[in-house]
Amino acid sequence: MSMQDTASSGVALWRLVADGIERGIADGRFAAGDKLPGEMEIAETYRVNRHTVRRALAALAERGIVRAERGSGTYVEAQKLAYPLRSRTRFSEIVGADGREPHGRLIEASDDVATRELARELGLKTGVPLVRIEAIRLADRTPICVSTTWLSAELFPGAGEVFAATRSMTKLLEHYGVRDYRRGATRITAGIVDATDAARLDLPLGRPILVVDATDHDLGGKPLVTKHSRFAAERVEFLVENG
Amino acid sequence: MSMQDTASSGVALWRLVADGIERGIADGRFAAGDKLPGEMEIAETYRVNRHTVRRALAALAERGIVRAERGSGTYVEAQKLAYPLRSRTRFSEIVGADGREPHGRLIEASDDVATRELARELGLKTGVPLVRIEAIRLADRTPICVSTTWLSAELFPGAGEVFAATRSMTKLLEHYGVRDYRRGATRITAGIVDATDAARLDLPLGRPILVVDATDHDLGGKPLVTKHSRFAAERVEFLVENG
DNA sequence: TGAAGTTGTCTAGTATCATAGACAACTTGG
DNA sequence: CCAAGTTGTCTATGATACTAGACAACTTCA
Repeated sequence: MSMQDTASSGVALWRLVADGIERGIADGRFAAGDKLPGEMEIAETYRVNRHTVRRALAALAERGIVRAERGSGTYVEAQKLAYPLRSRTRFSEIVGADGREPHGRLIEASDDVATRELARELGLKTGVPLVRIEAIRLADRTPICVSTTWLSAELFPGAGEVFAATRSMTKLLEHYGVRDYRRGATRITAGIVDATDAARLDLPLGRPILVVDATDHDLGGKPLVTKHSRFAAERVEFLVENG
Repeated sequence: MSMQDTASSGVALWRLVADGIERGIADGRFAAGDKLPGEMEIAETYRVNRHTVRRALAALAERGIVRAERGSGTYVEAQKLAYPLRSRTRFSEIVGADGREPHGRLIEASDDVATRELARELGLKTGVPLVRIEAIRLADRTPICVSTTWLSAELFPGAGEVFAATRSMTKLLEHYGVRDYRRGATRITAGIVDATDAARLDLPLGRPILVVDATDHDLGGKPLVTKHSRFAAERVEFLVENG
């Protein structure tokens, strides 16, 4: 598998090795805390120079997926954030339960108008004014997801400023007198990160993302906000309860 | 978007450009026969050197997706094989209808035993002996798909040899007295080509494939063969009739 | 016929990719 | 402590990748 005898595919060899190792971690061949095979052994299995393996491991280490210990071995860090999808999930609680510090940051708040899709989700009419909030959420200092959130501009005037101050959707809703809310139907898909989200999530290009579309309702079932979230697939795992 | 100022992702820049153009062709932004924008214009949209664009176009041209005409422009070739999914479809007929010459080649025939899945599909019991046929199908000289086919070793003794001689599943079944058959339920998924299939299909690594699982039945509804086929996604489009 | 626009080809320079070998620094287990 | 095994670092070489500029060859259209 050298670059001389094979027609180049435009994908670097070290990237193929890194992807292979990462897949091994993702599908459980290597568990968190496990010691990976030695660099020489990896080089042999992929039929590649040891330096190429080191390049791959360095890329994984920089992303916090593995950790090298000199003289001992390379170990799997990769503790994905377990993200249960229940009707009442709060990002801060999930991250806190993982022993990490949740953070939120406003990227941009702007005025928008409801497309037919958004209006349907929010129980409003097409074309009514909305507030669009682009935000990022982190666990400790690791970006977990970027979300685009839409709210009615009439029901939540000045929502952008409130979110910038509170940095929490829960607190934003409290500010407007909403004391509790539930997550409605959730749609999960997957895709490849685009350049904008890659920069925000601190992800290399070409990485997979989990895309979650959901609408939160108050206890009476009235739609409050609808969200389009993109999660770094390598940093979370969604847990769906059966039944 | 240079390689100097951006952290390298392990994916060559020309590959990103080529993928972008190919996606544009796939989703209809550029139709077959259309003239692509000039190399300079493409270079500007991707913020890349013209030579990098040429590299991307050369890769697409080598795969037969575009064709450059000096002094005039670069045009979309990309005539995907239209592959209707009806209950009675024969590869040779489909390719012939496209004005191309169908071919088949045996890669390998071997003995196998029925897993529970295979047994269920074939209406047999788990563990009964099967014949597994790995074959490739081409239109003119272009590989279209590789298929793994399983048949009962009892009902079709020596099926591997027969296929090697006839190179056609239809003729193989005729040899055992089956005069007509129908395709049953078909499952279509997508994935990324693995190294083995990439070599067989003459595809670069990282390319998408269409995976089709189907079982053929005789006119009485009795299962005959079950197939697991991997199509080069860039060379076919499946046509499903509504109703 | 001529100008504008297109692809094709050449040279050149810098950075990255991959291979190869050697040795240092460190950890682990006997 | 020692030997074996591991990661870290260094030098070196050749092939690719990307950028840059210039000009040739060709097509199209007025």
